[in-house]
Amino acid sequence: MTARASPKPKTDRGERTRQKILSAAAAEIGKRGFSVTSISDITAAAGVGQGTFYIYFQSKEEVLREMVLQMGRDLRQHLSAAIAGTRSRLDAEREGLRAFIEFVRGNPGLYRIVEESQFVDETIYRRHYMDFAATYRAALEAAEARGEIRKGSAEVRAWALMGMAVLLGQRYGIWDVATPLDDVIGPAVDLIGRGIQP
Amino acid sequence: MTARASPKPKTDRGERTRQKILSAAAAEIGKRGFSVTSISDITAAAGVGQGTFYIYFQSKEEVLREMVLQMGRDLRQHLSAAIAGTRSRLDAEREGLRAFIEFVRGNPGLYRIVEESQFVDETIYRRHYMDFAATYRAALEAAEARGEIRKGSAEVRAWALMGMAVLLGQRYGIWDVATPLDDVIGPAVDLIGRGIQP
DNA sequence: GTCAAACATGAATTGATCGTCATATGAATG
DNA sequence: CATTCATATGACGATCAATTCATGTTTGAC
Repeated sequence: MTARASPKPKTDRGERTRQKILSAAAAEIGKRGFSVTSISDITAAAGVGQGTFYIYFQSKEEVLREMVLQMGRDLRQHLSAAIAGTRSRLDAEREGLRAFIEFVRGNPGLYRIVEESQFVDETIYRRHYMDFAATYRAALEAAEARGEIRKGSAEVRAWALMGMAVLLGQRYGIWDVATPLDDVIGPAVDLIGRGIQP
Repeated sequence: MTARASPKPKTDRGERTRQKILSAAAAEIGKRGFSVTSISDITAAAGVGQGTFYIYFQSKEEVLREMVLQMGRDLRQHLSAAIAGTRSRLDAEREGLRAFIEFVRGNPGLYRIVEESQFVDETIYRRHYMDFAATYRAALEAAEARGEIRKGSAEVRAWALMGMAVLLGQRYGIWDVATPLDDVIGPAVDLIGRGIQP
């Protein structure tokens, strides 16, 4: 749709201003939503002039793209750290799910931004999920090769398991932050590990 | 937020006009998205004057609410019909999942509208999911009581299974409509029934 | 300390949508 | 065929957000 991104700042001051705008945008959009947040809301929250926005970004959409990428990196790192010490695929599922819901509880705004990006720039949203799916799929295939899990389509499983995490994240990470996570993780991991059949 | 809904039409002509607007809104919003669709886009597509919109609706948001409710009814009916003849909980899962992805494939616009409603009127979106979760949960509890499935939190399971369906619906109902459904349903139902462990 | 490039500003311009309203038409009643 | 209520219209004024730009300030190299 749009052309190339804006050029990077060339001085420290510029970099700082750019970051102020990005932080303010994340806070405002995360709180109130993308479409209702105006550029002047963002610049006001950042404490800069209206025109300053256009020195660093071409549009609100460009800011959103950057935030989705950022959130992908943050989440990836959070999940990697959580899974690092695990000894089996099921343990990885357990710790990954816990870390994901914790991340959502800790960053409800970021989570919301990613979901809303679907309706602003589907390409970036899709890539976000595709990237996670590819990683997830590779992990499942490796576990299958090690004989840790039964044979089965890693692609379908990856999307199914991501879907579980996403909706549980919505339900227990945003709508209800009172339920102890163990009450959620336990039954969910049991479902992942052994299914519902007797 | 807003007060009461607009009064219902009192004549056949009025009812027909209202429906024309609703259909046009579903088509336009489903295709291009809620926030970028203007009321004049809707009235133009419906073939009525701008002011006519306000005879039947107070705002675009009110139209969206109505569409989400409508889609909930449609989907519920579609799923009920699909599950009707099944003989076990796992069969119900299989046919329910198949019916859901089929519904998404057949009504991508409606599906999109529901997801976008989250960012327009969270109350209606949340109710949509809560209602489905309550039904799902009841079905799982009944199956557990019959001894058809292992014991486990029906609430967590319901949300986990809905999440699976939603993301698989996105992946195989909207982004990729070429993969045969059986290639998806099989692995997914295997996961639901027996999990990933050997 | 001078100078050029980078950065910052916010008022003004531009463009678009919302929602209203005065007016007109359709349909049903007696 | 007259009356009345419901429905329909689309131009218009009010509002609001996006983007530009002429002008001013800061930075850092030399």
